[in-house]
Amino acid sequence: MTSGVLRLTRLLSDGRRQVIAFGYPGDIVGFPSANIHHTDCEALTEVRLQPFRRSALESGKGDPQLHTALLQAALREISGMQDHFMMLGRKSASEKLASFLCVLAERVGTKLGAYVSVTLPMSRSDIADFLGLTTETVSRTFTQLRKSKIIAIDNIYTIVIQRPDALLDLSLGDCD
Amino acid sequence: MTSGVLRLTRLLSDGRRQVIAFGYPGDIVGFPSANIHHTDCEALTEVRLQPFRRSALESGKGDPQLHTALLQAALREISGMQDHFMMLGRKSASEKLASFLCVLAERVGTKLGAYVSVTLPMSRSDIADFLGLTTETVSRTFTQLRKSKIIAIDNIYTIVIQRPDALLDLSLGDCD
DNA sequence: CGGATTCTTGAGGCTCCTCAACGCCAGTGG
DNA sequence: CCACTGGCGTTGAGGAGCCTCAAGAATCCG
Repeated sequence: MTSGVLRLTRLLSDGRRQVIAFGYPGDIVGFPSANIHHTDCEALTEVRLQPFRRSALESGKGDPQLHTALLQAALREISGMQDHFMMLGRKSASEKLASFLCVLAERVGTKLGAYVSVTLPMSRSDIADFLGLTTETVSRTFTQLRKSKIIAIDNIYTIVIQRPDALLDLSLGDCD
Repeated sequence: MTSGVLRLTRLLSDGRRQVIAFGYPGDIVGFPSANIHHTDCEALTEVRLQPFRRSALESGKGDPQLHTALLQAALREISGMQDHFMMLGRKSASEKLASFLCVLAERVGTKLGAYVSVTLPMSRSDIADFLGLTTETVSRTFTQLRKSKIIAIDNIYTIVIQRPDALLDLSLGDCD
């Protein structure tokens, strides 16, 4: 994709939802598996996409350079997903939110001197379903980070990271 | 890999561990990303591997059929990881263990009439770190499934699934 | 301004974790 | 053969963290 933000989700039959990933420019989304997609994809903003023919994936006949690029993208995807596993399985609520903000700051943050500003095009419940929490817990954890002066909440969709180092430490579980 | 069982793990600096996956015959493991592996890999049994040159991945020069096979493997990997996300983020302890046993039964279970037998080459703490639980909770959940006659524990490493349908329902959260 | 939706905050409860003890089993050495 | 030891699994009691339910604040939009 070339611009915008996507949300990839999966549903359980009783309505529980897991946000698999948020797609940002440069990401490649919609990897098929056995020709079946179990994953829903929705746009959070206006999105511009670059389509690929599926046949280019399934046979070796396509452009070998494209083929290599796709494989590289898939490998990057796997590595990122492994970080996500660690987050979902073993981190506390504040560590999860800190990790989320750090990754976003790294990818799409804008520097403001020592501070970093991050725009969140997704709702609190999207964040909750990404981190394996509830919206209430996400909200409370934002408040907690704000009260400890690590972040400031400019408006609901704009977070200013005031102490990036502290946020990073928190995300890695290096402190209490 | 062609035989045996592998365990792929990641560590946090304070010792918290997440088991990313268990590798079974037919799996391809060790996908590199930016030439760095953050993931540890250990053998749980005797393992036989089929090595590939990394250069075959990074350039388009290798055998295009191999290339396609690797990409397909990567895509299957991604799909499986997405299921794992749902499990880590949104399922209860018993749903997690049920999901785990179902996947294992599907892949390496042996049929015993209406029952299915599964061998677990990994320890309870490996299972716990895979599911995002503690060993105590895994143990208690095994006991709970045993008491509700869904499984029987032949010995510590051999589980007999007595009601595969009930286990599947539980794993999908279709019941309480 | 009114209504709907989302976010925040609070109170209480439940699931799972922590800490601890005990049982089981294999290996070791007397 | 049996006592000792260490590792792993199980079980119990108690507590912490997050969830559920509910109400109030903020934001969006017609």
